[in-house]
Amino acid sequence: MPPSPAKAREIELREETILGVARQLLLDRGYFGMTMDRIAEQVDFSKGTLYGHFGSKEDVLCALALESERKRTEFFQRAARFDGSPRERMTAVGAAYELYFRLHPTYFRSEQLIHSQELLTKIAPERQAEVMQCGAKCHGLMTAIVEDAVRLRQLALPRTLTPGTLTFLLWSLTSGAYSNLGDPEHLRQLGVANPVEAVRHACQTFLDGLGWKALSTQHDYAKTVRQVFSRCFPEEMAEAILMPAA
Amino acid sequence: MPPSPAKAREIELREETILGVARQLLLDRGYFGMTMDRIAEQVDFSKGTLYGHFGSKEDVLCALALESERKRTEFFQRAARFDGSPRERMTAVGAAYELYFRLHPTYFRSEQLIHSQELLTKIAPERQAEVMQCGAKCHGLMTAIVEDAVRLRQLALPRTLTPGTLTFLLWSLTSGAYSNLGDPEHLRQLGVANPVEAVRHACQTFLDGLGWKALSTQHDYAKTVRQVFSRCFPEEMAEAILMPAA
DNA sequence: AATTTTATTGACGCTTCGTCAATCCCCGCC
DNA sequence: GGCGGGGATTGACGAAGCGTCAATAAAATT
Repeated sequence: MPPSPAKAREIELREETILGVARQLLLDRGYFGMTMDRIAEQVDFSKGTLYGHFGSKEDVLCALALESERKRTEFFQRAARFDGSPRERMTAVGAAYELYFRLHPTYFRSEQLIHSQELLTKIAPERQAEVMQCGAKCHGLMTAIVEDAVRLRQLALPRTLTPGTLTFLLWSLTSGAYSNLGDPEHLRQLGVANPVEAVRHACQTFLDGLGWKALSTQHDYAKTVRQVFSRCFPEEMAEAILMPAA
Repeated sequence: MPPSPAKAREIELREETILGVARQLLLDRGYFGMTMDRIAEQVDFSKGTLYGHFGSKEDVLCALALESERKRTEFFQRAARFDGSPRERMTAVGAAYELYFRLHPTYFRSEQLIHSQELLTKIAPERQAEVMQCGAKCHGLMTAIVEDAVRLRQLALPRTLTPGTLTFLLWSLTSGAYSNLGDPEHLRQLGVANPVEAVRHACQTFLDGLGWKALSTQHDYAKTVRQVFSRCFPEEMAEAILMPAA
């Protein structure tokens, strides 16, 4: 009575198919346009089977978010391994976030949806937990870099500022800015020409304000970013160049 | 056949009633719990009449967001009039945002919903435009403060950083952090004890990094914040003290 | 080949949004 | 007071989506 391995494999693969279709629908038609019936229609099996894999529409969305979180976590890990000072490594993580955002806007979108809405109710708990873990992992990666800098006496944190809090702030600035991007034309009217670059600068300025050495007056962090791109993300950069203009 | 003034007044007032009920539902039961039928049930007239005032559920939500934006704009205006240096006035605006966030979490929530989701499709255009205007107004208030500082030579912006962009960054940091608050217990596990205070410090550190005078080493901006609260928002502070613990 | 176990289906129940023909009510007029 | 008319109000209804489950098909076992 155990199902044959071939069948089992097919069932595994189906999950990917579903998520692929769902992601495209989310991109093209938004949250409300991504209906379970439409997904079922585009994969070649029925809604009932769909619900065998995912307990609810929100569960599908959460699975998408989880893929996203995993991708981002992978990007962060690669960046955090950059060979350089803690501040360079933190810069590398920022570059990774930027690249992730540019290459995978759909991923970023599904993350946002999961976090912004109260969709967390009808979700498989283990999936929810895994999403949280990814977030915690990314946070931990960055916090470890801060702690390295403190250990090396390149950064002296004020008493009220914990490493975790500093991470929270950098994270908030970046994700907040990316969330606010919306319509580029509207931004231009507000006098914001290049928000992504602005975020890079703002992070550096903030770290300068904290006195995290080497200060950006003493080190060319723009160069670090270029190095991170070419060393940690060579393939992704090639991909980025070929992408349609953002 | 022109409707009697009494009737007309009643109709006007109804709009407020609807929004009050809607806001409470949004707070208690979330976006999906706020159904048109429930709203109709709690006000004492029917769904049809409801749809005479608001074209769709999203339109109701947008009206809520508009109230919020107006409230925030008013807070910002009062703060921007604070009697002090440009940097003190910018600090005042930050304090106003903080107060707004603390006093009106529901308001903040409806704003977020409007901006985060693709709810903008089925909305009365004039309402949508008004929301945008409020946003632009707040942005303009802050940008004007930056420009004052530049004019007074208390701030020298790098060539690539426009006043509008600086506003965008401060805004992103603050709103991004507030959006990420979510569960305080979870934050504590990440080593974030007092996020709101952390945001205040981060803004100051960022401005220090830009060299906006007077630097926070030369001036006590915590004192400025206290002054702003007591001078610009005396009544709201009394209210805040009486509020249930956040 | 028969039987049991598992996988799949899509019609169905339920909820919600938004509409609209029928109804009500208020007002001036006879 | 009774009547007529026009805007205001209603709630039943159609459409669409989510999630279920009895019925059916497929696969595995004997």
